[in-house]
Amino acid sequence: MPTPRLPQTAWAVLGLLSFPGERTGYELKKWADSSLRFFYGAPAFSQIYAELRRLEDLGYVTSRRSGPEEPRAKRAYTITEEGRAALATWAAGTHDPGAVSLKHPVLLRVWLGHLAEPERLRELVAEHVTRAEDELRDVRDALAKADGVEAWAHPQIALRWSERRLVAEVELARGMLADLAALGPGQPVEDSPTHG
Amino acid sequence: MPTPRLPQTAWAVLGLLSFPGERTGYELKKWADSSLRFFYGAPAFSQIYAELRRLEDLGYVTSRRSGPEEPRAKRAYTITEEGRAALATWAAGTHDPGAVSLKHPVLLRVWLGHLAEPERLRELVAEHVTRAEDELRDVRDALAKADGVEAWAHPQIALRWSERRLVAEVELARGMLADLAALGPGQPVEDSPTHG
DNA sequence: GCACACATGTAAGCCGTTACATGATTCG
DNA sequence: CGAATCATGTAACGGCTTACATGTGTGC
Repeated sequence: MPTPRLPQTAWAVLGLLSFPGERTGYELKKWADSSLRFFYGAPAFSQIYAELRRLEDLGYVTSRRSGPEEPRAKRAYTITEEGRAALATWAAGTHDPGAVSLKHPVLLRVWLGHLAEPERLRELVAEHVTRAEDELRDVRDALAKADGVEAWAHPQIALRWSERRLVAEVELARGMLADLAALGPGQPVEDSPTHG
Repeated sequence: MPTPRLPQTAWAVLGLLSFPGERTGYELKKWADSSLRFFYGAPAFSQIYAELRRLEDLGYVTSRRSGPEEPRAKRAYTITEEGRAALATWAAGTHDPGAVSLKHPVLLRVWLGHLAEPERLRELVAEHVTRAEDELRDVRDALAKADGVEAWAHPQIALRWSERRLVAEVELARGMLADLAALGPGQPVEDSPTHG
């Protein structure tokens, strides 16, 4: 059977399981929130559970209900040989990986800046800077935790990329703030253009 | 009637119409491909047409079939006063604009680098650099076309942001390439971990 | 005459989110 | 004992893409 076409998110979830150890869906979500999230977004709980079921149907993962020894009824997943092989095939795939998708609501608003109060616009961008700095702290925390673990060499590279990316995001926003300021402090809001 | 909740894409399409002039769905798509695309992605034709219908139902745009004077049966849209007001309300909205969504397939693969040939991985990133440079050329073309048009001050700022962002994207990818190289040229692919 | 750009749509379907429901365990 | 965290799901829905269908006008 050839490797089936799956959404990237499915490979991402399988990828989370490609690192040593078994994990529950819940743990996978936490993990995604502190790694995947920075460069690919983190799927919702419900989707992770759904993907896990699909991956199990495909034979790419197996699950084990916690026995009587463990408290709580949880289900831990492990990648199978087939899963690892399929993932490797996908990763080596000669097809192009698909376009980067960027949806930046702040830019959307700046782009339509002629409709907003200049002051409000600057506020929006400034808030964005704050959020980016928060994320930067998160990514640095994640990086600190991954530090020194040899098995995580590649995740570390991805995190370092994310760190630099967030630094750039902050710089970019600051540059935009300067551009906005350069429009002139008294840049008026475009009024209803009825009869000029 | 309060401003209804609409997907950002709807506001984006309405936003395209907030600049002077009437436009067909087809033209809107072309426009989106050379502006919106760089920071928000460009919706498919079919979605643009769908949004236009929705906006017309809401009374935010009006449409005009080309009369007998014009060739081709096309439909040109114009924003209404209500549309402009709703868009301004949305733009000024005090609610947070929503999270930046970034989905980076190349990073996903780097993150799972332990499954791939190092050589293949570097190739992937190098291709990404090329694509980013192509996009950079596109954004610079768009910038050149927008140059000097006063009505496009804000779109220009968005494009300048996009330009810098793509420059950063290239730098980021180059940095990652260096990180990958630093792993050592002979970094082996993880083999099936059956019996250690 | 044929290909290509213009121009508009329909239909199907997956992806992914939000909201909701449920219950166990731990900690103060 | 109540709140928070752990843990797993279902249901509904919306967004968006892909593939398909159709027809006109332009240029080689």
